[in-house]
Amino acid sequence: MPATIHDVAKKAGVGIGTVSSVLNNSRPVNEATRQRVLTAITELDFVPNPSGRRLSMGKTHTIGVVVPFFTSPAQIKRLRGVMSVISESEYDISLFAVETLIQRDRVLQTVPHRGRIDGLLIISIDPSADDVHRIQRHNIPTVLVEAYHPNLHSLQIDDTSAAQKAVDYIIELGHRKIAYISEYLDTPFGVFSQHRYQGYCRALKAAGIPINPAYLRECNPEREEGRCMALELLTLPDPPTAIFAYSDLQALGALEAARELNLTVPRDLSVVGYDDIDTARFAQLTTVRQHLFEAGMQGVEYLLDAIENPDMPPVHIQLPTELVIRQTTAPPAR
Amino acid sequence: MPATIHDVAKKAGVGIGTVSSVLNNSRPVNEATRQRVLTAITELDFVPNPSGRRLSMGKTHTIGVVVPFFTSPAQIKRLRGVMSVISESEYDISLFAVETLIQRDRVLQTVPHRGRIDGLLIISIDPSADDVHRIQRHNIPTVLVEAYHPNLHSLQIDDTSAAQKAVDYIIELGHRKIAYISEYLDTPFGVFSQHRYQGYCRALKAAGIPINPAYLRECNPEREEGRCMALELLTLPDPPTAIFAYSDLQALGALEAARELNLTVPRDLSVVGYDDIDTARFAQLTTVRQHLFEAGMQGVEYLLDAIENPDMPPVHIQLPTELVIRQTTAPPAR
DNA sequence: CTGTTAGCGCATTCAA
DNA sequence: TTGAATGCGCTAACAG
Repeated sequence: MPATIHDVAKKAGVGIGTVSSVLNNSRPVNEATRQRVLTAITELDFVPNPSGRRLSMGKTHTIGVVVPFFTSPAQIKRLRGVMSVISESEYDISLFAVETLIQRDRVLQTVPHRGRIDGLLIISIDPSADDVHRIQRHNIPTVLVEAYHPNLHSLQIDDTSAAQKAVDYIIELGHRKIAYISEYLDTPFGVFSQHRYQGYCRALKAAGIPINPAYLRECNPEREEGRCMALELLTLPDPPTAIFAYSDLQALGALEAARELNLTVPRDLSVVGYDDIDTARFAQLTTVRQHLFEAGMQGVEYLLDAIENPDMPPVHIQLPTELVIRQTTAPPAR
Repeated sequence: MPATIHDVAKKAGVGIGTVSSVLNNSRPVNEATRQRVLTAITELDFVPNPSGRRLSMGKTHTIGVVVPFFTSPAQIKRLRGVMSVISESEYDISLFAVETLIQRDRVLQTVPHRGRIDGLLIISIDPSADDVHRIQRHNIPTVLVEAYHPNLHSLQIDDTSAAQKAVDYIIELGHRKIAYISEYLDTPFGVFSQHRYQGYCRALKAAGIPINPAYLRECNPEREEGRCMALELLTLPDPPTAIFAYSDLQALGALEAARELNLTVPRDLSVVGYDDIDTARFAQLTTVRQHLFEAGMQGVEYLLDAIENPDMPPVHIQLPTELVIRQTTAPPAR
């Protein structure tokens, strides 16, 4: 039904090779015939069938992007970065949102294949040994964003020291009773939650503050769950005076909990988040800023490089973070 | 380099037709041979090349999604709805984020072609006559979400009456000086902004309140721009006592502006937003809720229907909205 | 400068 | 129940 290259050729009175040539500038074409072809293309509203082109060239012109927690503002901001450079490139993007372990495995099993994608961007998922094995066997250029494996290109922040610095700051303020609302520490997607928790522990240890297990909570990085955990924390017999959260969303939930309990922030409670999403600024939240948009951008840029240049040895980039001090932190009241 | 159906066939000692049969259950296969094929597939880590399959079947198994303002929370929420049903389907998704007019035109020109996609979901863009013409000529199943054209399936809310109800409520509260922070009224993507503005005008007219041009501002639906517009409005010689905004983001900006001016909300200023994004709840913002996630879901569901059933006459669905009253609205102070 | 042909990987006839 | 042959739309190599 749709026009093919043959239709164009016939209409322009030329062979398909010539049409292909003007389409791709792959060889010189007489200006007059070029014009004939061009008008035929316009009249037929012809667009080359990508499947045909892909099959013929052995190149898909699409890159796969695998993202968990598609819902989260932080991921969206990374994705925006991704899209901003993809839009300007000759590549299409195929988006795989994985919410469950099953999906994760299925996607990582079926997507990294030649003929399916030219490159793979994996965000916030530490690939398993099997996954990496497959990726390497199929020789798929791959970049990990906010994840790590020695054999693959990766971009990530130093979660441990970023978290440590945040907690250092809370301690400097004079707090001793500091709770941590974590992502599940054994999440199957990656190990950042452990890194951030380590940073928390290190800061406490360095200050000689014992780690109180009652001050640790694990939940999904969402506002509502953060709120519940904060409610638990703040109604403890000996409640914390500060809460550090794995994500801004959880920190926002903590702010909500404080409000419900008629606690004034930062007088009665200090709260520190992580990510610096847009809402963090609105909520005046002190938080660890990571450059999400840039991470997405750079991720694709490296990927496009890696596609051009398949034998590049793995590059591991460390992205900067900053503690952004706003209105939700202060010395403890007492 | 990657395994093909021929490799599998050779390894299993069968013909490619047999491999294809077990792959697609397209015809009965002897159980023993089936097993041989299956093990060959596993050992080779074979996954069918989608381009080959597409070319052969004349079906791409992918649907295109065109979205402007990819950054906006409202769009993301719709996209989440889209992804949630796509993930469970046999379709891949190809995402086209358009931020500029150029991109919009290019995408709408090159994407709606057989062999490229099986169906098209267009969000928040009113297609031009040309676009619709092309879509129909190429016979591409298409669903419009938050947009409208008589010839294409569409899902949308009644923007005019939703906006009118919101402003009615503000008037009932006793306000007379009601400003409106609009999206650009001549945005080339669609006409909702005009609809909402009409709703605003109608409510005012019905209450016998003259429309004050000084109380109208146009800007992009973003927080920072909303903040600037609100700042202008609130420093007017005769400032409004209530602000209605085209989007929650702009309303959030208005809240910020009020804070900067030491205005207490809702005592000194009432603010009403539109969308009910997640942050709206956090900010206790009174707003017009539309069911974004569901709109995305239903959009794809209709699209999948339309793909199965290409001759279905255009369906036009009206989605409900609700005014959610929270803490940013009250009678005017005086 | 241009027309013709082979082949990309697959599903699907048609024979056997 | 299965193998071999055809064609999907295209690019690139080949021949003129």
